[in-house]
Amino acid sequence: MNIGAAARQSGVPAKTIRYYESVGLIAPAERTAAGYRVYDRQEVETLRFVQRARSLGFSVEEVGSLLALWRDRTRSSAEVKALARHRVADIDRKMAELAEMRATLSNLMERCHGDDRPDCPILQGLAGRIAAPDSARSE
Amino acid sequence: MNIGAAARQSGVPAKTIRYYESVGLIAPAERTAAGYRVYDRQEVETLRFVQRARSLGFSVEEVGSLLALWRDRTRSSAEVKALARHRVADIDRKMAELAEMRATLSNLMERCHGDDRPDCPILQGLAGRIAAPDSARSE
DNA sequence: CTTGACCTTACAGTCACTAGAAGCTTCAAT
DNA sequence: ATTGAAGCTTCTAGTGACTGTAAGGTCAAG
Repeated sequence: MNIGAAARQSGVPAKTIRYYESVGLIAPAERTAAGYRVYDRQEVETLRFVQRARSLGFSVEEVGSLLALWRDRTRSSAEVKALARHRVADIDRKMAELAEMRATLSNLMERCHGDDRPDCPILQGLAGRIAAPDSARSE
Repeated sequence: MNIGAAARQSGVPAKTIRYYESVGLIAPAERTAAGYRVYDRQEVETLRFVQRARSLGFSVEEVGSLLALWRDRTRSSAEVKALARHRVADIDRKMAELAEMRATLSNLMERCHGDDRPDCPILQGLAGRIAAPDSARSE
């Protein structure tokens, strides 16, 4: 199986597979006499693993660790769980950040007519002339 | 006022100010005879505006549009509100994505002992041997 | 006159790809 | 046998929004 087929079966684009190889996330593939990369089912499995981990937001480096743990039959599940916990903490941080942005924006938007008039509390807010709503301060 | 003072007063790092100038987000600053950039209060104001808009997640390009609208006394508030609406829609998309990642990860984590035993449902899930929880499918 | 803080430019690195160019290989159809 | 298309190869450069580093010029104080 060459790279295109591996890409279709794993859901990882061929370009990305080459990229993963180049940064050492996956082992260099075998080559045909003509230099084409060759993949077997096991490698496609690995690619799928990588794909799922990436889609859960693990960085390429973290996926490297997960792959190592996956292959290590003697590792403790605690190590894996710790990585997952970090990921969840990251997600929570990002969600909180987004929620705050959203609250500020919504607040500004509510006060903006959104018509032909030039008066716009959104711009005034960005310019610092309106205090951003702060959950600590009573509104 | 040179770039360091402008950076302190606006909250935008000196390096970032130069970067904003280089990409055309802000106008090139005046220079002293020695070539040092010089800033006045108006420019620090602009920098603060940029800072606030960026912290709300507007891209540099969007901030460019916002700046233009800010300076245009004849613009309609509808244009500004439309930009803000896009931003909120983006935020909502990202939050939904993060929520999904989090749900999948938490589910996997709950089943993982997190001790010395090698058995780990998280890795099994990434390997595709456990179906990811799907809100459409009954659990 | 030297020290040290501050400024200048230019280039490289980050992250995780993605696009494009130029050129080989393979395979099926003519 | 030849042609054409699809697929493969490597390499370079671009994305977004900075950040780090190097090598050097400027300025005020002691």
